[in-house]
Amino acid sequence: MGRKTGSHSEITGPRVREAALRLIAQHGFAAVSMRQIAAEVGIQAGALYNYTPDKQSLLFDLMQSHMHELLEAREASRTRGDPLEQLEAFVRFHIRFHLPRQRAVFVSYMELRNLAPDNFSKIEQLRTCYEGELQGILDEGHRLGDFEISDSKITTLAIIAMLTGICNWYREDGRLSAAEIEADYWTLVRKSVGIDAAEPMRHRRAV
Amino acid sequence: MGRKTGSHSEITGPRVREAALRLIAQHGFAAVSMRQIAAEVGIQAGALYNYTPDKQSLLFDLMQSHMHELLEAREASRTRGDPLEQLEAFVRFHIRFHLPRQRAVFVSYMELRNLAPDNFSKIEQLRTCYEGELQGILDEGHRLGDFEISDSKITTLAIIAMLTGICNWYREDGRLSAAEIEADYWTLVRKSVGIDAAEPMRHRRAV
DNA sequence: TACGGATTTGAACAGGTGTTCAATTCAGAG
DNA sequence: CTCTGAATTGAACACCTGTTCAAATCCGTA
Repeated sequence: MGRKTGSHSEITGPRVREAALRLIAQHGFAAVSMRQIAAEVGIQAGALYNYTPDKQSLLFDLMQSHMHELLEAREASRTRGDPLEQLEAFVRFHIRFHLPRQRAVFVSYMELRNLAPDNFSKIEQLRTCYEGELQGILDEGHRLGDFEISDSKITTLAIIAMLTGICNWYREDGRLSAAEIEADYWTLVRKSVGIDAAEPMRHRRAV
Repeated sequence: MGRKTGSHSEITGPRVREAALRLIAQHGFAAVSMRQIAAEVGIQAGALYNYTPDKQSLLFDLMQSHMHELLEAREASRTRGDPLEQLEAFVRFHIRFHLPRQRAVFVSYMELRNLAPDNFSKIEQLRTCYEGELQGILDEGHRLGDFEISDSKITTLAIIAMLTGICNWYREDGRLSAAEIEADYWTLVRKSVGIDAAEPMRHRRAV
């Protein structure tokens, strides 16, 4: 017993987070034990506590990192342009960011209820912040008469649910490439907020 | 100890399922113990085994019941009509069925990974069956030229994800009534499959 | 080569897990 | 009122849970 040869926190730390993300995505937070995570990394359970104060913080850190990465990537990929261009950029960004991160997305959505109240609030706030990006585009598009939208909040949630749902079935070796999926979903979104010849709508203000 | 006064399986049985559904929706299957469920019902853990052979079967029964109810209700609400009418009927049915069942929906989506492989296959099959209802409408609408759809499988998944997502935020005392939500989502769906003046699409056949 | 800090072990803690079952009590039919 | 079967208890089983910590070992520096 004692320190193992070749052990370094810069190596073990990321491996702990990767193992935790993988196992939690697969079995769920509550179903995964610290001993399982440790075994995956090849250490004893006690050593995990060099990398997280407790199990709850481990989950929170994974989710917070994911949300921060998301917001930073969105920030970096912001573009100028009319609302339609911005909407397209948002849709394509969302898909490109989420598809390679299916496990993190899974965990960030499914394990919300396993967060302590304080941690839940923080994650929820980050999520709201991201949704605000899309809602801002929709509002602006509606203001300029480019979009036809009955309720920008509902439309925001509908679009995000639709896009994020891709993570539940996409497989890298599946029938469709990421580019095809991107194109199809952009078409769906574009049409759903487009000017509708069939039946004009009236706008409802958010309360 | 011994049998309690007023105890009947027709009463306790449903109470067990209700308690289990509520607790699992709130905390997750793995995080809920048989003793917690029993306490919720007001009995000892051992008595639960009069109503389920084991914890896994309890989860599976909840999910299977939900899916069977869904398919039966859909069957009963089928209507004749052109694809657009049938699509509207499906969208409105989906929302009306799911909104009062948020907990069951939650459990049926989140706890899939806690099902034993055999049970998972059965639930997945029921889900596929339900998705087939929508895909059938979309295919028929495309065949008749009523809808403009690039990929009926993708469009099916997109629409269902969008609609089911409502369960994640809808509250009975919220800003919007179920009827308003129904109207808004129907508009979104109708436009997304409608003939698109802005940019014609080409159809891709499923493989 | 010697030393201090980083890293891990392995045992221990108090409590919780799903499940079983003999004993017990109640409900309802005859 | 009796008797059978349904319903429940409460204890027990073997095992797993998150977390702590002294002891042991290794790494990098001096």
